[in-house]
Amino acid sequence: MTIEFRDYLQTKTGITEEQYAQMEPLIVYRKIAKNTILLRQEAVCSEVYFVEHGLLRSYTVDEEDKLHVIQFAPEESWIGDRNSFYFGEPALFFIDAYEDSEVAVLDARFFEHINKIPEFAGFQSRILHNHIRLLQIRINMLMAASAEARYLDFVSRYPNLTLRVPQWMIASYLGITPESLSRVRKELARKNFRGDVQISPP
Amino acid sequence: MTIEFRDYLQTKTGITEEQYAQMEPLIVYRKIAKNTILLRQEAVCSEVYFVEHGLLRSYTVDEEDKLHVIQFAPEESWIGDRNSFYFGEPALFFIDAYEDSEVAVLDARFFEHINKIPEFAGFQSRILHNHIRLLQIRINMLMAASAEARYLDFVSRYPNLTLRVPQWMIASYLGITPESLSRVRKELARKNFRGDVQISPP
DNA sequence: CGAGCGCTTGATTGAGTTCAAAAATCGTGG
DNA sequence: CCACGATTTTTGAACTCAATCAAGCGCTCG
Repeated sequence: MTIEFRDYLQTKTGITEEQYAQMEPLIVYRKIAKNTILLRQEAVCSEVYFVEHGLLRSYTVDEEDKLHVIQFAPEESWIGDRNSFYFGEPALFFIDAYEDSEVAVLDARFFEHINKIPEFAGFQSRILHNHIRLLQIRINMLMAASAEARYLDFVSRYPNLTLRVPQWMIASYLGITPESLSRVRKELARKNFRGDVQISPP
Repeated sequence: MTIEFRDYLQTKTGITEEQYAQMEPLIVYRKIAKNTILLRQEAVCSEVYFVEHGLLRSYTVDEEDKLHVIQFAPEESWIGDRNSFYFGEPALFFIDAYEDSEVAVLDARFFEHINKIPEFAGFQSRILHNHIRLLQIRINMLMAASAEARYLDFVSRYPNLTLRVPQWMIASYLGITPESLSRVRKELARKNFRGDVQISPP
């Protein structure tokens, strides 16, 4: 379940012990208490996080103070405002911890360092492409899929999250209201769909 | 208006004449006739395009055969399914030419080549980050903004496109119907908003 | 136990869709 | 240059999906 950043690097890049030792000073391992805000909208993002354990999330707050969940980052995933981090622009969203978490904190120095190491050629690129992949899928979903289809996609993509985050937050991620999600689920139950938890008919 | 890929590389990377000459064989300059399809959904994307002149676009077609415009790529922009290109997965969208266009066609060999040149360190990264930036902004818009706000954002972001593509296609990009966009515009006119073209009151 | 939070349900509202048709615009060939 | 057909845009009316507003229920935690 939990994966350490070190092991992650090892399996993804085949880095050696001593190479890791060299970059260790550039990595900060940090425990994040639930509800801690790591990045504020409009601030500049100077760190990117790799989640070893727990759950971070990002969200925007619109003019009407409504919260929209952009991304969930459970264990073994990355989160950060890449745009702000790279271009120094104001962040488009908040990042905070929804569960007590343990993360590896990486800053610009870390990425500069790894870009000089041959084994890491393509590692950054891979992360960025994967990020693009997720964003692209998200856009497709938002544009082309109904509330029900988006929910089904969500549960298949992140089955364990349905148990870890409240329904209103999943609704927010899907771009619908909690009430609507409740009704979508009711309808799915009627149609005999089984998600993670499901009440059997009498 | 038109920018050549060569000049683009020059200004972005400070590449020398001879460095350009070295990579020239890896670049294909190609004229694309209007309506030519460059990538089909579900196919694997093996090329990325830099638009020198003209207008490409990408779009998905959903289960109900509805078309959703994902991206417009006018001169000096990039287009391609990065996910498919990098991971070899089936493409999430079509790419075609909406106007007769001139593009630089770049394949994996090109990117491998430039990654070995010091002046290009960070060039790829910059392109990818910029792509992420656009996707992220798009997601924020789709999640948090009304049809009217999305349209206003569009005209300010791509003022000249409002003259080059039909309204129904902009509507598709915004995720609304042409009828809705027509009404949004009518309402904006009533409120005295001036886009690119606007009829003065009598 | 009671206050607060999350989930559900019902009633109502509303933004945007659908369907249909008219009006405006564009393109092309005579 | 004009005419004609095709495409695009606009308008109207009915409708739909999801949002909003408003209770009510159940659970947990202080």
